Amino acid sequence: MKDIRAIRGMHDILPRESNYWTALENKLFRVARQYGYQEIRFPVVEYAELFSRSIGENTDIVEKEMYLFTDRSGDRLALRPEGTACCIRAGIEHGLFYNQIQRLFYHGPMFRHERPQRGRYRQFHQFGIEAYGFMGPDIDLELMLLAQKMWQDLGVDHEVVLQINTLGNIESRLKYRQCLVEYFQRNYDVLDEDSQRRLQSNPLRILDSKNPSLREVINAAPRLFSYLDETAQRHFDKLINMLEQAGIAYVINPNLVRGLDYYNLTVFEWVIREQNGLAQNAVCAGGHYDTLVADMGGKAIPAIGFAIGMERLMLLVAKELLTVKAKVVYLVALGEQAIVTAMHIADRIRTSGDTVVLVNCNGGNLGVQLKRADRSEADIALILGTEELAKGEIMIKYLRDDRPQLSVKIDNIIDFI
RNA sequence: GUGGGCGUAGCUCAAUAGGUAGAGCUCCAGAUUGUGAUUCUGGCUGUCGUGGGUUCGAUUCCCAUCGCUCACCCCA
Repeated sequence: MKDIRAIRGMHDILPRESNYWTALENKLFRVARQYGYQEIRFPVVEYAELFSRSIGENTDIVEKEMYLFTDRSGDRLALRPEGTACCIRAGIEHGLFYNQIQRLFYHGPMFRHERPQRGRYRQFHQFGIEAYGFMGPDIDLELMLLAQKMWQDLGVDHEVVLQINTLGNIESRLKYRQCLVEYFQRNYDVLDEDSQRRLQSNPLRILDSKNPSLREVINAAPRLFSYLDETAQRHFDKLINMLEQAGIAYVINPNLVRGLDYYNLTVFEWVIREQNGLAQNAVCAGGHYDTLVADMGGKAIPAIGFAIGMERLMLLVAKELLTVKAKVVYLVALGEQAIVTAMHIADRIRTSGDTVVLVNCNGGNLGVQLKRADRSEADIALILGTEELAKGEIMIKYLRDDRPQLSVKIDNIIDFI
């Protein structure tokens, strides 16, 4: 039989790595909670229509990247490719947005059937922030400060840089889009194959092209700025002003266009400063989606949020610094009499603090057990043999320093850990 | 979806201008029968990704296929 392997682009997170993940998640959760954001959890599977309606029928995500299937009752379902649509669905369903403001965060696996590469996987993990019922631009600032706080806590604030742009409202964007299409059609021959295709699917994305030979034609293209209405202009100006005052470094990138259809007004990305050969440079991205809640059948309420690509963030952080090593005690038990007593002692030590206590299993002589103790990276070995047991004592051996080993009464062991 | 690179032991990687493979780490045992981490000695492990072709003979050459990986597309 052929070996069963993990599905392409989906990865196991093994013990050492899983410690880093838990630590990273906890750091993000902590900052989010300090800003008053509360966790929301929603299913991994939703009706496929949820995503085609919110993300946009003609986006790559919906057209060719969703994991779609029909369940046993004939419903068209999808593995969630992102969290915002799910969050809004859950919020509407439970009345969270009815004359209320909400500050929410979520995290978990997302699924997109893309060709995997560094920093991009088919099952990947996002941490997302969502704020509902806030017009901005003050909430825009809050989210950027929140993100910056996360980078600081993780020690990666010098690795990323904030890029912002505004997409205006939907009408002005449509007007702009039309002009842009006309402009690029006049320069059709200059465009590469990808951009010629984008002209049909998502013309704004041409502005974001990586092809250097298109730089000239892109730079000469009409700017969305000149199509902004007064509200959008004022929103953006205020935000810029507040960013200046708050001392957040940013770069205005007029070519920054998000891939999902639902964005309006402010959009932003935190991108990796030094690429280090990594093609995927956006580690966190988001923006306003002020019409989305209403579009999905809720009461009209403004919204803004961002999502962090956890795998990409993990590439930036110094993993070793994420975790604090707990004190580890290895309990050596010699003989059948000793093992039950050892388990009992171990439990007392665990109850008294955060110590990790490993009890030797699989037998073995003293040498073997001490070797295992060493391999387990334990700080202390406790030796419970027949001699100690007879005296009601236990031997303490320090494995990482020169303190001499000593024998103490079992009842007093906790004082020595 | 398109293109490049790579598939050899649990891990990291050698080798063979075609003659069925080795090192380090890990693991196990002993030197050291109640004292680990150092040192020394010995030992275990491979359908050389899979299928086919050429050949007396293929891990090596050719074709296909699968997998991994990187880049493009797209995106977090």
